Amino acid sequence: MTATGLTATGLDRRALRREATRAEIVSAAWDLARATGLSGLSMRDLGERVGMRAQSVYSYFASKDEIYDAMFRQGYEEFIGWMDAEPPTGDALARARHFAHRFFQFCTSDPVRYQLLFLRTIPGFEPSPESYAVALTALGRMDAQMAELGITDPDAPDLTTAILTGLTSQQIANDPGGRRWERLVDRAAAMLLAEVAPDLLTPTPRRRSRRT
Amino acid sequence: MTATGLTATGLDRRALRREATRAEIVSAAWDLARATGLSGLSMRDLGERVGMRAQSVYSYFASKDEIYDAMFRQGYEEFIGWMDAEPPTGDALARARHFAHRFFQFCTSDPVRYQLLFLRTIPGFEPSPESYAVALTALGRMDAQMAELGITDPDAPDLTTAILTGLTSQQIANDPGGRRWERLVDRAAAMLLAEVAPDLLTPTPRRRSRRT
DNA sequence: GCACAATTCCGAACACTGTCAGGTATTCCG
DNA sequence: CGGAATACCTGACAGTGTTCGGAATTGTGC
Repeated sequence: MTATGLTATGLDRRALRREATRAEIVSAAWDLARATGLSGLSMRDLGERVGMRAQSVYSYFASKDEIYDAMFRQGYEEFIGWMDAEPPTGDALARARHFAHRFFQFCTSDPVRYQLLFLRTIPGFEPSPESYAVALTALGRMDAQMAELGITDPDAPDLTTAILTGLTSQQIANDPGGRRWERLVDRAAAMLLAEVAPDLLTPTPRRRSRRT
Repeated sequence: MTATGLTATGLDRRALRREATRAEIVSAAWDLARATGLSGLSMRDLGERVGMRAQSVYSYFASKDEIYDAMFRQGYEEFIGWMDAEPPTGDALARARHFAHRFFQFCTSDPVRYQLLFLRTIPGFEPSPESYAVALTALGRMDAQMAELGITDPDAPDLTTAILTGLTSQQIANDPGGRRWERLVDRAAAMLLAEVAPDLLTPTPRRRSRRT
């Protein structure tokens, strides 16, 4: 019976099932990557985890890179959601700290996701330049928030990106689970704001530029 | 004839030859890594490059990680040599910039070496914690130079490490061969100095601490 | 000079990886 | 029910790091 009404037709159900399996594979890939590291993810293990052979996974993803890509997309959406979940309050410094800390928390709470999203460390895999740029731009919420803060320094996004990813990488590499570097995020946010928008920090007459 | 005088005995010659081959292997490993990427280095290719089978390489290094380790050590010595080659001159800001730029130049001139030395991105390989810590500490020349600059802020090494590696990674990933991020190293050095040792920058009365 | 010992080096193989080719079983449509 | 599409499998290929066992080379002590 080919239902034309509210119930899904066979083809729709087929597509739905396919999409569900794809999601299940990606989810299993996350679990596996979190357990064994991003480079420890193998197609055979992944297949076993969803109840099929590795070769069958290729019915849903053309290659391992496509799985990485799906993971990247999912991680990126989680990232956006997390960064936008709590609107910042307070003065400029408080808001800068807000985003810096939120980014830091997001990354350190799941190092594998951080590695996939913001470090380019998987041998064959390169996220599409656009999505990567978007992720990096979103990193410091440059577009909206920085403009809203009145920051017009064109180097602000780059500096923010570099400092935050640097601190995060050091935290994950040298003090996983600790709080050694989290404190520094605070100082970094203040430092950065003082550099790219000193007027927002203290209403005193601006000091002479330190640039050469 | 077992010479006891100046000429090398057989055993010595043996050890010397062994050391020479080891050096040749490490050198070939660098060439190969630079050509194909650090993860593209294979034992078979490496063996072929020095005129032997991959299995024979194991007569000189117990594992691939031991080769990485030898590369790490060599790279670290190059790093120290480079950083100490030119003594800094001028005021505090000029000297901070000197080291920041020298580090940046060292890293961007050979991304593979940078990756091996300062990023922990090789799946199985972990440099010994001591050597890694030494490399990171040396990164900003914390021990001698920073003390000489009168910087006593305990967070200074960590912040310097994070900011410089962050900037370098971004340069290499997003603008290889360009000069986009080199400018920012300048600002970062000034920014950092202003944070960890404001007194060295301007002799004006210190502003209130920005820390929470 | 010659036997002994240590050191290279190599061929074969193991367990692993991502991936492709083909065949079979299931599922859905008309 | 027949036909078509999809899902899943077995088998295999080329690559990886690494181990084993034997053969060739080299240096030493007698």
